[in-house]
Amino acid sequence: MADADLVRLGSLAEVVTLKAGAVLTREGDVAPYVFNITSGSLRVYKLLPDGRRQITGFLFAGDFLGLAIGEHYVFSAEAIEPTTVCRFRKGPFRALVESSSPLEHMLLHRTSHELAAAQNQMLLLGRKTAIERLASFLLDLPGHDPARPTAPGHVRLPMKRGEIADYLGLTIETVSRVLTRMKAKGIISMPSQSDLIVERPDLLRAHADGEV
Amino acid sequence: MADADLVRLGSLAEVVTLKAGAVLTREGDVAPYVFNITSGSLRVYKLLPDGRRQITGFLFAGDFLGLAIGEHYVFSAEAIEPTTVCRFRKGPFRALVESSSPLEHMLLHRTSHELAAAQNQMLLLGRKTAIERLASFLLDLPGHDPARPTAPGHVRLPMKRGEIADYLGLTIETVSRVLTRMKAKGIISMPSQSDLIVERPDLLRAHADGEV
DNA sequence: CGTTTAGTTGATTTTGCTCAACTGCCGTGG
DNA sequence: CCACGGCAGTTGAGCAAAATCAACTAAACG
Repeated sequence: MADADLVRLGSLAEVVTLKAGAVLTREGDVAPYVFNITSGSLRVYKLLPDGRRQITGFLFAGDFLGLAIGEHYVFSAEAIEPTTVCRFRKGPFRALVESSSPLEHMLLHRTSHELAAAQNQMLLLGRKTAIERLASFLLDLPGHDPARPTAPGHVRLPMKRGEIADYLGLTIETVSRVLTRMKAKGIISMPSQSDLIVERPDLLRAHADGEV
Repeated sequence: MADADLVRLGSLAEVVTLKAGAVLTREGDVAPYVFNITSGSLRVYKLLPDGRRQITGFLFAGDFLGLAIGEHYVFSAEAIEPTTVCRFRKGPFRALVESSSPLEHMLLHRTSHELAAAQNQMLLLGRKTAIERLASFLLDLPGHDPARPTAPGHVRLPMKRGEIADYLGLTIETVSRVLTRMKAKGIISMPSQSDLIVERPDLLRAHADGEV
C-alpha cells in the first residue's frame, strides 16, 4: 500500500477505545463503519434467537472488520480485552478503496485468506470430533495472535472456556473434559488456566488432521 | 467491469468441458489456474484422511474458483452435472486483475459475499440442529441456483442425499429422516426425489432461524 | 425384466449435551 | 489476615440427538 493511501486513510479515521466486553457492532444494526484493529482482540459472533452463539472468528491487531457490503452488520463484535480500533465511515472508505488499487488489492488478499480460514473452520465444525477440534484450535491459535509468547510450544489462551466452546461448536464442559484428556495423555500441560504448553506437537498435529 | 477487461479476460481463457463427476481440482495439487463457471454446477469440498468429507459450497454459472492465494489448491472441486468452465493461468490473470480496478472490485465484492455466506454456514454447522440445518438449506438453495425453477416454492435438488449430508455436517440417513419428518408435518412435499415444494414457508423459515 | 444405485426405515450405539455438584481462584471487606 | 462471595473451571451421572449398522424399498438404466 502506498504511503499516500495511508495518509488518506488516516485522515478518515477516528480512534475508538473499548473496555473488555464492550460491544462494537450488533448483528442487524445499521452499518455505517468499517473498523481496523489497532491493539487488543475482538470476538465476532452470530446468535440464534434462543441464545445459541457461534463465534466465527477472533480478530487481532491489524485485522479489518465490517468490509462486507450491506446496509446492516451481519455479525456482532465485542472486545475480549481492552482494545483500540480505527473507525472509518463506510462511504468515504469505499471511495478511497475504489481509487486506490493497492489498498483494494490488500483487502482482496486478506478477504481471500479469511475465506480459506472459514472453509477450514467448516471442515472442523461439520466433520471433526471434539478432540480433533481442540487440537486444530491449539495449533492455529498462535499463528493468529500477534501477542503470542515467544517460547515455542507455549500457547496463550486469552479467551474463556465459553468462548472456545462457542468457537468450536462445543459446550464448556466438553472443552474442559477434552483438555483434561489431553493432559492425561501427555499431549499438553497447563501451568495456569490460560497458559498451555504443547508437549507432543506430533500427537496434537495427528489429532488435528483426523489421523486415526 | 469494463468491456475492454472482458475482452482481455477472454483472450486469456481456455474453455474446459467436464462430465458429471469429473474432478477439476484436488486439494494439495499445485494450483496453476483460476476458473470461472460457464454452465452447470460444482461441489467444492475438503477431506480428512479417513474419508470424512465437508462440502464447503456449491458453485453455479458465473462463480469464480481458485482465487485464494497460494501455491496449492486448498480444496477439491468436482462437477455435479455436465459443466463448462473458463480456465485462466494464474499469473496473467493476476496481472490483469491488478491492472483493472473494476475487475478487482468485482472480485472483492464477490469474495466478501462468499465470506458472509461462510459465516452463516459456520453458525449452521456449529449450532443448528438437523432440522434447522435442512430448513436453512432449503431456503438458501434457490437463491444460489441460476437454473432455479420459476414456480414459487419449488426447489430443485440437483445434488444427491450424500452431498446434502456432507454440506450440512450430517449423515445420509439423518437427511432422509428429517425430510420425512418435514413431509409428515406438512412443511414440504416431494413430487420426486429431486424436486421439492415448500408448502409452509413460514414454518420452514421459523425452523431455519432456530425459533423455538 | 434384472441389475445397480439411491433412498428410506428400523434397531442399537455413541458422542457430546444437560443438569448438578463441587473445587479453585481471586477480590473485597470485616 | 482470614472469611465470605462470586465466578470460572472441573467432574460426574444420566440423557438425547444423531451416528452407525443393517435390512429393505424405490428409481434408474441397460
